[in-house]
Amino acid sequence: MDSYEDCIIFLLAKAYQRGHAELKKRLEPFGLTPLQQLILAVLVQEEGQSAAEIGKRLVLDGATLSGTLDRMAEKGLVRKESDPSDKRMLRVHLTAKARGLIEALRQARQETNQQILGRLSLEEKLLLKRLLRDLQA
Amino acid sequence: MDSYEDCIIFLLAKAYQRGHAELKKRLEPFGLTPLQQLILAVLVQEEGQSAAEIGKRLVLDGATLSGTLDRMAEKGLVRKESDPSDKRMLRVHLTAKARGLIEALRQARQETNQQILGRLSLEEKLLLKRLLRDLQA
DNA sequence: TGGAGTTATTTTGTATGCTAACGATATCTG
DNA sequence: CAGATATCGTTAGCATACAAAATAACTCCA
Repeated sequence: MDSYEDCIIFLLAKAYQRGHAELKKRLEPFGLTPLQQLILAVLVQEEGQSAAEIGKRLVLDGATLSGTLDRMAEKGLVRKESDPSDKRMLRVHLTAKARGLIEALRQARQETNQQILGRLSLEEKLLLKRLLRDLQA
Repeated sequence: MDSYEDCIIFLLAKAYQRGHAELKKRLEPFGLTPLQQLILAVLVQEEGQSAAEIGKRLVLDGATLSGTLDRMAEKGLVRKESDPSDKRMLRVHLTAKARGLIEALRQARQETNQQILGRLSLEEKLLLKRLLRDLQA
């Protein structure tokens, strides 16, 4: 009765796992991962954010970000620049290559969302999003 | 408007992240991780399942399981035995140590669930679970 | 000013999680 | 029965993710 199948964390993990896998597959042609795509989406909103700012927006550990930003820099998606007024800080900038991908990535994200949420009614979609946001608080 | 904050996968990831972190913290005193706890919960339902069976129930890759089962065996939580009638297969058994933890683990899982779902009404809880299950199909 | 405390990033170590490739077994088919 | 196929577990390689420790740089205050 109260075994693992009913555990909310298990259900969240498996729903996330599915969505993540679908998105990953859809991003493969562009050569970047779900997280990397997410970081680009954050940078589009505002250029030159620091690693700390990006981590705050994505609720992501700095250690995780450090390696990922390195891989993205190697692939020529971002440039890491040191802030002259505070040399501890890193300013992350989009490259032209990244900018050229933005629209395709937005579309991939949207398509995956529709695929995942496909069978839910509009009401259910909104409700689900609200409930998920409630869980984070 | 259709940036990452509204992406269902992002919302799932962050809700899962929160639940996972809470459970991890609550399991720390017992010296095992959320996944390891989950594997024990599967084995309680039926002893001696093969790695493949466990993976199927948890919707988990065999490669992931292999390492995790090793770590659990090292900690004395499970025993890995070779099936005599099919030497490819592995039969995983609970140890006495693991059996002694089962009830405390069930309780930790339950408490974490309540903590996470705390502010939702009963109706909302049921609805959320149904919607999450729908996403997996 | 100089040292204490704080902040940003990186590094190290551990645990998931996946794909692909591999070796050992089983099974199926001609 | 022998060769092709399929299944099970492991290994290797990559990408998250987090905690803790190390570094570097900044701030604040006595």
